[in-house]
Amino acid sequence: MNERILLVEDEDSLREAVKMNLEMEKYEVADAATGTAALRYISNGVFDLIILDVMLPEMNGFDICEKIRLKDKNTPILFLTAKNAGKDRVEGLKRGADDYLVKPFNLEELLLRVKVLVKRSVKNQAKDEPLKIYTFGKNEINFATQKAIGNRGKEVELTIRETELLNFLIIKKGKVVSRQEILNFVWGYKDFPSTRTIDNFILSFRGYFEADPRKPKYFLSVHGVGYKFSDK
Amino acid sequence: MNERILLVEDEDSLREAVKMNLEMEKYEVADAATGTAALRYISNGVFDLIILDVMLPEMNGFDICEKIRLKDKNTPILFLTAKNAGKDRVEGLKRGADDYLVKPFNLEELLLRVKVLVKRSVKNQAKDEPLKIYTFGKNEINFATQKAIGNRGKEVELTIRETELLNFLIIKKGKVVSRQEILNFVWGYKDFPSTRTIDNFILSFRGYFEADPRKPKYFLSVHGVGYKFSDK
DNA sequence: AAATAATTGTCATGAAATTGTAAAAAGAAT
DNA sequence: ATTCTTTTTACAATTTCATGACAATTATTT
Repeated sequence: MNERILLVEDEDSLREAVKMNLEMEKYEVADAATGTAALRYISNGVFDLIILDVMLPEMNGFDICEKIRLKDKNTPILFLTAKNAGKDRVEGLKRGADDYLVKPFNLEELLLRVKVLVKRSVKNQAKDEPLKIYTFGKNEINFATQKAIGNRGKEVELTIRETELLNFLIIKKGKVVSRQEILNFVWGYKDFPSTRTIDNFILSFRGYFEADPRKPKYFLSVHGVGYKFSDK
Repeated sequence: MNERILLVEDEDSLREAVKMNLEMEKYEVADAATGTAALRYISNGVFDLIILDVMLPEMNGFDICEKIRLKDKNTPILFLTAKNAGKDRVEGLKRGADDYLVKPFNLEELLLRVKVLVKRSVKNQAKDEPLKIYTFGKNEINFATQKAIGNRGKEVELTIRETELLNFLIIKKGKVVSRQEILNFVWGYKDFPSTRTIDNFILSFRGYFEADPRKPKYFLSVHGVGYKFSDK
């Protein structure tokens, strides 16, 4: 599985050039042009490295850095700055950056530093741990025992299919997943059941976990596509 | 059960030769000569690999790739291109391809890459890749969650058609697209609606994203032709 | 400039497609 | 055989978006 990098740079041509180069090195790259977009990414996903331009519209890189560090002490941050040196560097490191590169920079150099920093990433080491207990709202799912605690603390014994489907939806949380994707992953390669089967499982989940099954909060339908599991 | 490959190539002799070879390797091969046929396959079947010629009549391979990726981030896509290198490769990878082969290619080489890519396919399904968020002005579109943030920070849940149309306009940003093109791409092989339908969607978009819907800045009409999405 | 034609903006409406739901049938497991 | 799980089926409820009418705008002709 590839390492993930978040690239925050407002200048389009530079951003795209860097992104392209990182992708050719087989990193998965998400890019943002503004600080707010960057923060949204960060609150939704996990990265192995964040590359951050100091000079951004709206919000400067230092402030973003600080905000990131409030939530996440680990992901390495690499600063890009146009200024010559000294002051920015100190400021950056003080605010929680890990490394620092002066624009205009040499691409080779960037790639080298990226490599070093990504390796350092803590998450990189602890990433693949299987999820055992997952909680959302007042609900709890224990994948090890296949038991769940749902509405009003009620215990539910989950079946295999239920567990697998829940697992998939949770992995994909926040994202829309099509019925095709669901069938393909949960049912694997044997001949699929009709997609209506999926709806019935969702029906069960809503019964277990939704305070008001008619107005679901976690197990959302996306008309014409499939479903979306939401955490909050 | 054998792995399934979708082969999209307009040149008959090449398509049949490749198909034959893949079948000798025990793959199940579906083949299509046009983009629309390919999309029809994709919308009701699951593949372990899609081999896509860049140069196709009607709709080019890049656009098809993008359309696939809107719904399915996992199935590996292998590009075939006649051009020498560089630009196409970059373009392809940017649009979501996984690998790339220059025509004329060696069959051994093709089979080798196919093998690698197919293996990657099944296991990676649950990969939780970073979200792709597109921003313009103060607006944000998240294709993975089918949510957008528009005027005054208001959240909008997008429907599939809205998502698909936005995707297309954004792919073609800065360029004028005719209604016919839009119908072709977004509505695909189905029987087309009247072009008035498109206007309705544009109307919605302006409502979501334009500060002053009467004086659009992003979703521009081009009288006598169609529409143009502009970034800035 | 005015009149006319063509295109686009806008909105209410309903048909068609999708999803919710529950009960029955089919398949597995004990 | 009995119980539990999964799938199918049928019908109700809901959502989407395609359509058509008319207004507003833009282009073309007189």
